[in-house]
Amino acid sequence: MQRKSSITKRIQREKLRRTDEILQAALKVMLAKSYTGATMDDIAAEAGITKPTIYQYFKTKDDLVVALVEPIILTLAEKLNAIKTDLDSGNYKSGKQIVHDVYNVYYDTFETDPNLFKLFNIFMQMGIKKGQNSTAIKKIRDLGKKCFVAGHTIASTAVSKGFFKDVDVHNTTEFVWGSFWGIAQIEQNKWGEEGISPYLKPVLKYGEKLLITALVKK
Amino acid sequence: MQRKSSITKRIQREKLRRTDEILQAALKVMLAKSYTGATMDDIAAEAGITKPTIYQYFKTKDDLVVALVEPIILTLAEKLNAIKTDLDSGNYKSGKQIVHDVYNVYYDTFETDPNLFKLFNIFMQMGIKKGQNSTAIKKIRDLGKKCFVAGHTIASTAVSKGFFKDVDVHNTTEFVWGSFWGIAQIEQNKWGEEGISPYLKPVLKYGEKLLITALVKK
DNA sequence: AAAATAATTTAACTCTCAGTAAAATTATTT
DNA sequence: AAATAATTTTACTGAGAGTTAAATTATTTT
Repeated sequence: MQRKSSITKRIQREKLRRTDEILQAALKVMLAKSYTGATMDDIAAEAGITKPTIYQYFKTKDDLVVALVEPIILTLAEKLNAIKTDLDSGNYKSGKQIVHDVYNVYYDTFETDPNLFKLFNIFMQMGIKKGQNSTAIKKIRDLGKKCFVAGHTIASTAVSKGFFKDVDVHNTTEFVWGSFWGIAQIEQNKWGEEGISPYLKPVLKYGEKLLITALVKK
Repeated sequence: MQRKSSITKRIQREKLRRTDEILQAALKVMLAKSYTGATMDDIAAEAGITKPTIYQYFKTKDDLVVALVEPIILTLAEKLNAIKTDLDSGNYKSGKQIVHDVYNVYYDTFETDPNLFKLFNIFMQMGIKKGQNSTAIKKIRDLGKKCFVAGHTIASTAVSKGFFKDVDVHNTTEFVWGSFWGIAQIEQNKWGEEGISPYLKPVLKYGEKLLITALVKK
């Protein structure tokens, strides 16, 4: 019995390893060829297996992308929630610091893993493709909502604590997230394939300053 | 000879009419089913012809989308250039008015033709799909650049004329366009298929106010 | 006005890719 | 060692973008 359970564990480990191998391969191929350009056969070849094996682990190509993007957005939401916790326990001394940290969460996540750029774009691409069907898209929308809620809570608390001017919280949240998202998009688009646009960070830094000027109570 | 040229004209008119019929059909089908969902056969059926006829008028599906989006972005660039001309001839009395008009160009264009929402998204979708190949994407990038240049010129003049604070012009331009773009994207994405998000306009209005606070010299 | 020619449109393909079914292989249990 | 279960692969299907060559329609020439 003890032996049996250890074998079960090994099997599960193997399964996870295989899943991970597929994800790594998918990441590599998709970054090189983008979503539409990366065929399931390409990904399988990169992973040293064949296509149907992938379908053993992921129901559709979309699910594969979601599995790739999910942890990154989740991390983002967690980091935002951490700020919220800090804010609640009175660890912030200024509104400026709050804006700075929120913006930092965004561009840190992106800078740490530049792949996020492309993956985010890919996720966008999917969101448009089909009607609202597809669990993959619903999953991504939910993750997006998580981030939005976290941002909303931060802004709301910052206003009630007197760090921010008495702004509309919903609009503020939308604007911060939207501006970040849009800038990332257009920079990525202008810069094309290779690497990160050198303008991304300056523009975001600039946006941060702009928001501080407009938002923070002096 | 006079007769011949009038016949030639009629032929060209017919050709234009057919081109237009195809574009109308493509617009209708793509708005209903989005880019990937709309097949060339669908579009042909909607136009009352068959697929190869479309290929007589458009080289690829991408070219078809570009033909759809092109006039709208072009109009946007023209409207921005009009502001620039006004600014040059001293028709503006305040920086606030400039920001207002620029933002207005954006959401007016979008509000006048809600289809723009989806088409813009579709264009985005294409930009990501392939490597830099494809003349379609180059064309769209050029159009985007036109808008950027117009915005840049406006900001630059506004600074030198003392309407705006001494901000970084490049960053300002990127930020304005990026925030507009990103907000439009996320609203569209959250709202899904049917119509325009009721939040879009308020969020953009809010962004405008925010920018005025941060940008305009008092 | 009829035949010849040119342009347009279409039926019937090809090719690529996501996804699947069933056979073959490998691992596990009896 | 045989039987059974799980995994992987070979060989498909189906859908959609784009093409080819034949059929149709319009235009020009005689």
